[in-house]
Amino acid sequence: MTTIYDVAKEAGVSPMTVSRVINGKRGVKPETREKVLKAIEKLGYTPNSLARSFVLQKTHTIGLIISDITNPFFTTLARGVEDTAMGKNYSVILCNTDEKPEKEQIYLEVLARKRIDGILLASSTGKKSTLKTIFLRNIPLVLIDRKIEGLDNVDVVKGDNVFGAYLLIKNLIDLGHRRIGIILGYKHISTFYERLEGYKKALMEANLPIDDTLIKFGKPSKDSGFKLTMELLNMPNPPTAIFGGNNFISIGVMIAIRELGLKIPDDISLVSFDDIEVMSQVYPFLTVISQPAYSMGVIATELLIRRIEDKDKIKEKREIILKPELIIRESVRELKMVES
Amino acid sequence: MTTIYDVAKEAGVSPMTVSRVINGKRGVKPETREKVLKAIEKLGYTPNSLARSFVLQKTHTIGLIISDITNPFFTTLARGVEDTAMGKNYSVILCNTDEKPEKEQIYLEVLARKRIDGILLASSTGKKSTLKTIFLRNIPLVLIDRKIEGLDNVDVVKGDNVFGAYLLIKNLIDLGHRRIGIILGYKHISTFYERLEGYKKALMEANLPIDDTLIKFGKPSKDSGFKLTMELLNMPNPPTAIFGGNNFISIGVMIAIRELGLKIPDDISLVSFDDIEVMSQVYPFLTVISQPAYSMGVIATELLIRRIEDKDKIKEKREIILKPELIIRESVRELKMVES
DNA sequence: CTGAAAGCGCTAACAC
DNA sequence: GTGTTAGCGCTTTCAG
Repeated sequence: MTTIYDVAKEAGVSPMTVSRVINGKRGVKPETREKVLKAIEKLGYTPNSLARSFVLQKTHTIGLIISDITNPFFTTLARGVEDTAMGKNYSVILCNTDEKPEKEQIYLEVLARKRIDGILLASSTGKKSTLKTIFLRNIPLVLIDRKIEGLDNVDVVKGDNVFGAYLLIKNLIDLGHRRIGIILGYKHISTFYERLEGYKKALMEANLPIDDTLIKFGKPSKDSGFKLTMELLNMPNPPTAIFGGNNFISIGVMIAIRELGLKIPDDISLVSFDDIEVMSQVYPFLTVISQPAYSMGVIATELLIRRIEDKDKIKEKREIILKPELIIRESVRELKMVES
Repeated sequence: MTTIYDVAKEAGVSPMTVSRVINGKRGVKPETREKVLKAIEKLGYTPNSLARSFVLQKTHTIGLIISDITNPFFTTLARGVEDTAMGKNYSVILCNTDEKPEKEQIYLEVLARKRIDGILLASSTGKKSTLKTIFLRNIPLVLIDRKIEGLDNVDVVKGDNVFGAYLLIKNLIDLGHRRIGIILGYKHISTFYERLEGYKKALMEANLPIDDTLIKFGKPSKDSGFKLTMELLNMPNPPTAIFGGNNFISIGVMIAIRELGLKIPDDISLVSFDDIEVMSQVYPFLTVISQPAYSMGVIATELLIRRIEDKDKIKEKREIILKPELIIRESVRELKMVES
């Protein structure tokens, strides 16, 4: 393989000069630069960034760990990360954990070994023990979308789940709903327990009772949403409205409702945390909380890179909370005076 | 940073022994291995795969270049790639080109510099000139989903676009449609010109004329699909059916149709290449060609890794064509005897 | 079963 | 403006 030495010999200069040319450092005579460039071209030389990273102890690569590459929320976020990283000359290694803690663990280890410069993590473990290696090695870390319980000395960029859920439920209550089912993903993931918190907050504020049988935890998937909706709607005293805990869950809810021969919003109302991309474009009828996923990716990446390059004046860890947007459409029916 | 030397010192052995332990090589006395393991644990040592890759000239990493990370087709494919790669102990660097040739060029260069072991490419250039560096360096390459014109000595794993489009159009013709509009993405991308080929084939077989005003090229996006549908339906003699060239285009078509106050299939029929995930689950009404995206990822990755590890008996380049599936639903209306 | 020496390709730090 | 030296952390080869 052609190395910097081959180029040096060809150009009749020292390897160091070649290095300078490659890296666009100043202090090389134009004619010398020309000679080197010509040699590079002639030999078809491609710099070895492995070697470079090795000596510089800097890979110019960040790792992005998400829990579901199939989810538009995360891919939109990933685009924000990618665009920003590329703009600052960083590469991104995208890792998909499929919500499996073991995969997250493996990726964290792999990334640490690869000596990436920093990590963006949407954790599917929700536990800090997974991060042992990262802390040990002092790898810059920014949590994204999901925070980790009991971990406060780490940067976080996330949505306001409590407030978003609160808005959604308040809207339902204002329209007369009293029994509202909520279908969530994993109990240990912050997005979900925070959304539950917002749900409870809205109910309590309206002096409505919190009925545990209306609260369902499962997986953040279509199938789980489907199954739990069936459970809710087969109760003796079913809810008049359902809150889908994320986009995929809401899809499952919709399928279940259709399968039961019911109509939204005539028979049952539905609100969702996270918009359902395609649906909202073709049939914009679902009332949702929409989060700025792309911006979330951009902001987290900017923060991470500032940390990596130590350009951040503020040393304290930051928690950046992005405001969600309530989009009212037509999936909620107004209920007339229902006994409470 | 802790190195293999620190561990060696701590354990009272040579670096070489530590290396053997880390890599699970046999020929180390169990007690020695224990000592080393203990030292690793104590010092919190994480092997540096940068250094390892550097000497081994092998990164155990492959690059996956796709044109739209937002498209479920590609993310599903990416999952297939990822799962397979991880199973064989390879990491994946996912690169999103946004259909921009410049980005593809940059990524190719970055990946070559990073000395990744192989590349999976869904090209958005459609030109082989972009691949100069790759060929020069003899980096194993597998084209995925899209082939490149005039490039025959490279492995390809793709769907049968001609046949898929043919099936879709034949179905329309059989149901009485004579004027069928087709909305495609870029002209220079194989998926699209092949789908056009299938379209023409079906028409010719039925002795129907090919009307160029019914053939629209644009971008593989919702907005482009929308715009071109408007053009088609505002023609003096509009088509009775539209063929959406990919999932995103078809979404645009649907929006345009709705915006014109028309109904599918009553006023206009629609078929799509690629299913529209969410829609098909919630409202399964669109007749589509569905491709095995996940399998495509799996197969391409297996092929690539076999090439990398040179385990492939067959030296000739392969073109693997995956069969698409026609899913007939309710977006096509049967037309009674229309004059041809 | 274990170790010593050399080198992978590059750059920082210092000479000239 | 340019070159020399040394070393980043690891593994291969060969000796013991």
